[in-house]
Amino acid sequence: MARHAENQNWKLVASDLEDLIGYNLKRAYVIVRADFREALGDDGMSARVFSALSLAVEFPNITQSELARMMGIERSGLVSIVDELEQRGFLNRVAVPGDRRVQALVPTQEGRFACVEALKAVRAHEDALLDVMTAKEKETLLKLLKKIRMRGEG
Amino acid sequence: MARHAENQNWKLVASDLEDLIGYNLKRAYVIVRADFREALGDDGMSARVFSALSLAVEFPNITQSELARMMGIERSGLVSIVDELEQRGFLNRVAVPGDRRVQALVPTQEGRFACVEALKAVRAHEDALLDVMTAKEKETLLKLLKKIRMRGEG
DNA sequence: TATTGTTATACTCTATAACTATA
DNA sequence: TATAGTTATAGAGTATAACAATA
Repeated sequence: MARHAENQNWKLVASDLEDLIGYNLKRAYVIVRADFREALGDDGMSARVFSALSLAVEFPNITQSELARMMGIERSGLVSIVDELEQRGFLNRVAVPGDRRVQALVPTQEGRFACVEALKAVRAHEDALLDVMTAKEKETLLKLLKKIRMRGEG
Repeated sequence: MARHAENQNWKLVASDLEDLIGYNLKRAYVIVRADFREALGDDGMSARVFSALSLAVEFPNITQSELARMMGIERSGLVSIVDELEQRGFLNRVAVPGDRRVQALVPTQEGRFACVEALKAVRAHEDALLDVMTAKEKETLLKLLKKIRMRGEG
């Protein structure tokens, strides 16, 4: 059976995948994700660990619950991430006087340094990957992605 | 310790996550993915199953290896996807005369119908989610995402 | 030798539910 | 009752490596 099917339904489908924002978003994300991994190397931080470290550096003394909320994941999922960051010596869980339930995440000097170095590497890789785009285009892309985020993250 | 740390490293980090294309891509993708799942309901197809069906409908008689290549995943990963589509009655594995290794993927009438219906639902949801963007902006976003894809899928 | 489909296996990311210790 | 951190567990999604059948 060739493309001239009995009904015309296939016409509504043909290549319409290519017009979906979601499909293109995923395909592009997969590429940038692979680039990210290459940037930080085989024993480098994963994207989520790097994100957690970045936010912990940006907001020192943040709690795990706050950080999870900020990252859009569950509290429970953050435990292993913080475990890894602590094992790498990039931050410490520190008791907070006044509320013995919470533990503040305090980045170490080494953690701040590693964060900056990782960011440099990721930026360099991203710049190389996206050298087909102009600065203006990248800015536009960022703006549009943030528009989607604003819609979904409220 | 407040933000005026001993060194100025934090300044290079603060909120720089927000300027990375990769980070924004992922955050936006997570939102659109959740929207997709909602569009197709609890017992609906997953994104990858829907993608496979769409491509099988668009390219009838495609082989699994070709489809996997097209989707950017491994052959082995496609087996369970095609299993599910066959169980749902959306396509059939059909022997190909001339090469007994390959099995052509032939969508059923029901499969083509389901594909169109799913696409309508996904489109409607995507339109509602992205109603904060103009048609022009969506077009621009698609163009820029495809630019990244061209770079990585080249 | 190379390719197609397949199985087995493992790893990453994430969610849910329940637990503990606090509040 | 509610919250913070934790554990156990399960489910997607994907990759790698090997295999049998076929080319």
